[in-house]
Amino acid sequence: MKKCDPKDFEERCLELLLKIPIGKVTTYKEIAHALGCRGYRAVGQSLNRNKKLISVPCHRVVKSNGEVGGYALGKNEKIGLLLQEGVLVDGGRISKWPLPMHRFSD
DNA sequence: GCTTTGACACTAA
DNA sequence: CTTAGTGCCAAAG
Repeated sequence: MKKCDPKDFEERCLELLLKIPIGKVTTYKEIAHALGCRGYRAVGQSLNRNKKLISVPCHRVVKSNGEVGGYALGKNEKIGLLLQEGVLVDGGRISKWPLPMHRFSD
């Protein structure tokens, strides 16, 4: 089982996020899976380090259980952005279920 | 090169 | 529903 290249890892995460259409969200698990590894945490770590908030829609990444998860600027800000994207969020939780999770088919 | 940290995931009770 | 415990990967110290 080939491990993901450290250099590519961060770039992979950002690139995948760019693929997420507005109004949809993805989970750290899906991203990690798309990268071919289970480093759910490493994904968030890369985003937190990059935090290219405008260059990359990091706010579209949520937890697998439906919580919005965290955000470098604050979860409240993350929720606000999701609402602007059209994703209904309530009490730090995605109002809709199942999540409008975007699949990285390609 | 090992230890700690972190925007997580999953199972059991 | 909540709490506790374990596993996961990469970056930073």
